[in-house]
Amino acid sequence: MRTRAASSKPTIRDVAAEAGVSIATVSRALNGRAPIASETAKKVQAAVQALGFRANRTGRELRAGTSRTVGVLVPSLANPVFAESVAGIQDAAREAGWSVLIASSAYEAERENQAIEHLLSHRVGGLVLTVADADRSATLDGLDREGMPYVLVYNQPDRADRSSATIDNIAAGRDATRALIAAGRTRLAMVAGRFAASDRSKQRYRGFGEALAEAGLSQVALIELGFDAPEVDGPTRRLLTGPDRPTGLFCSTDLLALRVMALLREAGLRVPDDVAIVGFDGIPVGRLTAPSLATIAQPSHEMGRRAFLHLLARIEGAAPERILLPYELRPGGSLPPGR
Amino acid sequence: MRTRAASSKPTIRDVAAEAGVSIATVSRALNGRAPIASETAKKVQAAVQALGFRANRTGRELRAGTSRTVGVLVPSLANPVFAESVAGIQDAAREAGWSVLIASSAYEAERENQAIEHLLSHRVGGLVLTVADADRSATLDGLDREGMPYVLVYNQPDRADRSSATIDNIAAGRDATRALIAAGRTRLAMVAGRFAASDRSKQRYRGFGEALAEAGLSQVALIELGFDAPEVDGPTRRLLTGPDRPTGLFCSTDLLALRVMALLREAGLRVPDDVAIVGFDGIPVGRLTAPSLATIAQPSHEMGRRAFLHLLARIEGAAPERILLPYELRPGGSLPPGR
DNA sequence: TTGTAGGCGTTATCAG
DNA sequence: CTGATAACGCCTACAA
Repeated sequence: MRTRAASSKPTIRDVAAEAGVSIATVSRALNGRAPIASETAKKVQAAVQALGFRANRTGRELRAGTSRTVGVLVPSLANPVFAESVAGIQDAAREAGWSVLIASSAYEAERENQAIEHLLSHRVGGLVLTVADADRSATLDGLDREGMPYVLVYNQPDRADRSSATIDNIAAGRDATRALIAAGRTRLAMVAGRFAASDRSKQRYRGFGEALAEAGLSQVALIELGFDAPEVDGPTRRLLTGPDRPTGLFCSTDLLALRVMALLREAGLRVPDDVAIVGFDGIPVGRLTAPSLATIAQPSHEMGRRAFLHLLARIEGAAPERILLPYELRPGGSLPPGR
Repeated sequence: MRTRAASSKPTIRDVAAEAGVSIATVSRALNGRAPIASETAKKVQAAVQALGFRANRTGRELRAGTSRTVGVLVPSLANPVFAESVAGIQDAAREAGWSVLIASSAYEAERENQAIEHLLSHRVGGLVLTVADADRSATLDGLDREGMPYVLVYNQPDRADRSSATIDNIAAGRDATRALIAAGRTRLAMVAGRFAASDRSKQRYRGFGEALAEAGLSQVALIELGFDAPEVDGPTRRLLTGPDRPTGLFCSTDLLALRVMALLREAGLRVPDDVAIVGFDGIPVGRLTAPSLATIAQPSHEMGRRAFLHLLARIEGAAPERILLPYELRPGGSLPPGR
């Protein structure tokens, strides 16, 4: 029986020696894929216990050529909506015995690429991601070229060959806007972060425009706030609070909606009396503010969960699928009930 | 020159063949640790480009016996404060060329253990974690036994042998409470989630008690709300809103504080007129509510960052360190200025 | 400066 | 049912 340095971890070889069997038997006993005498299995278990053996995934992965690890890329963990989808991915992964390797893009295309490159170097089994623009993304093109399976979350691609788990952003944008119109608001605008960095925003804007059109309203204003900077520049501020200000706002995310509510409050405007607001995402804090935030509630956790499960299917060879989950217009004090 | 299936990824061997050198040379050229003729280096680079080669970390890790991957364990990603620290860890890890493997415990000791076990099976280089109780944790005992380096975040252990990056929770709890007292509030209570699941809460409670004592106030009420359930039971509700209700509340987290504010509002009480509130964490949304939330602002991102950097040091053999970062009592509308 | 070769821990194949 | 052995991709003595 080989002796080992105390510092180094026991390997399958040590277990074999301890149990008095071959390493092949240990491997089989551990993975339970092959027939094993229950007597032998018991000996192996005992040896595992005695040595505190823990299988080294690295060895397994090298052998297998792939890992039961999913790479996850989100724009930012600071936005609770993304953190929530990661939690969903994580829960599903844990149940399936998979691990989660995480990276974030900070909404930048270059970081997006670097992060993916990094995740791929780990030979992840697949990826779950949220990218800037799902239909034209060099990153995704690269993945397609390599045959690396992935599923998008939040992104809602037009292309049928790109798997996704999301809600219908256009319809949701339309519903949010209709709700504002139903509440009697006619001077409407949409507020987005950085339009260029979010295909979702564009889709929501399209729904916004459609709802305006069907109501015969022509004005389709778009106000960009940017993601990080809490400061809003003068012109933008005037757009929101000046004499021609909108009486209803559809915000592309809840975080933006909360920022806008704070900004309006500072300017002495009242929500919803002066300005009605509908957000998008359904982050939990939206229920706690005063007034509470009316919003399009996405099932973020479930989206992450479903994305992971579909990823497993893709890895097994299933065809791409665009999973559309139900959303809900969650009422809130920021949007008074229809007249 | 060997041919390869198109589906399988190029290895160092393919690069060697393409460049007309040995695999050892390729390895050296890639890692730049050994002297290489610039001519050779160029050939290797060209081959790498031509083949789209990406080094397989699994092979490297197996060989090295360790991975440049940090395991991260947090109670939940749903609380922005933890998500923020993860973002900090991640940023630092990315800069150092490390990867981040993530898991969460859902505030449950058993899950905590399973998650760690899982992370260890990846042969992570070290861990950054937030546990229920840093001074008595079977999980941490196990890590100590194995000599696996780790650094705690948010936890503030008494034991000097456990590395951490945190703020001084006792002092912060004291400062928050002093601020309530300075605002003229004398009937005070502290609100926590699940006390048992958070050593931080206990430390903050201690600071709360100390501030009361030094002001000659005797009542040291503690109100537990639980983490998830948005519903609050009748007795607890009466404690907060009944005739003997506190006029000042110190909440153990901002999320709790926001829940309490909503609850008080429902009950027809005004913040801060009827009840002043100070939270803890400094999550960004706290600035956006009406009234805004006075709180102890922790440098969560920086804490994650520092924790990771200290972990690297620990891995290199540095001694454990309890890093104490500065916090700030951030004023807000929920706490009127002192009389 | 470069090449050869062995082995990291695991699983799968092929014999017994 | 079990054992011996050959990879998986990479790095690093040791030789040249």
